Amino acid sequence: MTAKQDMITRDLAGKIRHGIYPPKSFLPSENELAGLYGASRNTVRKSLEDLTSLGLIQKIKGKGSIVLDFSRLSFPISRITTFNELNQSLGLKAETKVLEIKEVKEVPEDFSCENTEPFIKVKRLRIIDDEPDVLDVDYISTKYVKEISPSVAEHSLYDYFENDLGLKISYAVKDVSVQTVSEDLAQMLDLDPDRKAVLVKSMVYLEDTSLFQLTASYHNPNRFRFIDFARRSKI
Amino acid sequence: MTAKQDMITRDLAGKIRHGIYPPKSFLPSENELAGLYGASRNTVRKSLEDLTSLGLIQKIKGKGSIVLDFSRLSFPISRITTFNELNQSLGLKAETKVLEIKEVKEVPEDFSCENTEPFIKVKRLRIIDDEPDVLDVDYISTKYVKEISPSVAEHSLYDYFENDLGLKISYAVKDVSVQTVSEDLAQMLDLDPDRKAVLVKSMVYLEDTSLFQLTASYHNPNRFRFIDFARRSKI
DNA sequence: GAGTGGTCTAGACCACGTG
DNA sequence: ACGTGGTCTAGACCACTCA
Repeated sequence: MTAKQDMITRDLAGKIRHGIYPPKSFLPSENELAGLYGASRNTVRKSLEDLTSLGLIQKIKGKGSIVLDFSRLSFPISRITTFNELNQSLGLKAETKVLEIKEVKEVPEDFSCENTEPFIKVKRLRIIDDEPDVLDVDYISTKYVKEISPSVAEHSLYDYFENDLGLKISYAVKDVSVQTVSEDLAQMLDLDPDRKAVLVKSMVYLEDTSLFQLTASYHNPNRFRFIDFARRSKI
Repeated sequence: MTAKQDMITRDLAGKIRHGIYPPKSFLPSENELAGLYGASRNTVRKSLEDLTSLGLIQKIKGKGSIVLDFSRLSFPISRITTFNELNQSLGLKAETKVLEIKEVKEVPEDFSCENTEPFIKVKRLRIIDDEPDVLDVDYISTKYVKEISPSVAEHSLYDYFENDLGLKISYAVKDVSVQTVSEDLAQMLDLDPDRKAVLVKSMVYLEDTSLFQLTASYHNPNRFRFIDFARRSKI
């Protein structure tokens, strides 16, 4: 059962992305939208809030909801977005080479977190436009995932987790830094002689706050880029 | 006039940060909170939503709102947070050296955005624990800010904008990448011979969607780090 | 003054987790 | 069966923008 507010959000987001509500135009007023969708004003407002935090619109008191111009950018690290979702939205030629899948007892210490269950380690090289771009090292808790096949690893882990296993990924903490990496890794990513890579460490949690996945992503700094939409916090 | 929901949000956030509601404990239920604060359940829910998107709590259906363990981390790039706010919260010895303040007609082209008004250019070197850390180059629209004194630039631009000028900073788009910079800049930031710096370009907008500020921040990659809290988007 | 979004209320029904 | 959060409604009053 999809909530009415999510239907409205998706419908409006689609109309914004397809230019039916073009940048700098105003959406219908909250009362009009309530009428259009047969919903209460509160429900419409909830949708508009979601669009606001996605960076699709900006609400202006006394005037209305104006469509922003960032629908093309995307490329966010500050939502949980996967390699495949990214490439789909950017239309790049992407390839995944699975290097390793094996069960491990523990996770490297530099993920500062308690971990008791065994994990499945998945090591994958991401290749974009024939250039090595990212090395992903994932650790997935065996509490929730019993096995990962090479074809799943090559296709999309998240698709498998969310659609096949019904897991609800909820939130993540990401730690971004620049590191000098080993010669092996430098060669794999075709790095400059300085061997510097952008390291994104992620800890991913489910709805019930249980730790589900740890990832270390090593990006080639010459190709690394992300664009982020941020709002000034009230607090 | 502060809204009741913001009072509740701030009160709960404070109690979480001060350990009155410690990590892994549950907040009182929504109905209890409504009673405690003399507010309707909807108002309380709005507060809990804000705490959720700040990464302070996680709501679990049928159980309650559990306090997460990230209140210490902070250091987000994906909210709009200023140098001074950061250092205050981290308790570092910080210093700002103002290198240049002057009015310019235009902004460097690589900020891909229309700009007609003249801007005030402010160039500042940020020094943390006696090590040069960041070079900030700001361009502030003269439409909203007529003058910037050296003491304001040394202290806090945002404090001046928000508290003295009453400007409402609303949202920003940030573009993060790794760049090889000029020798001058490399020397200023004490970079390695590879001259790589992390460049964060920001475009900052006001509530009425007008472009207010552009910033290029060059970070020493050896000290650059940010931690980000992200939620999986429904859309 | 009419219309817009911002805040708040009181109530309803549902799905979920626990005992 | 009960309490929890999730969704939704219908109404109210306010502050703001603009003609």
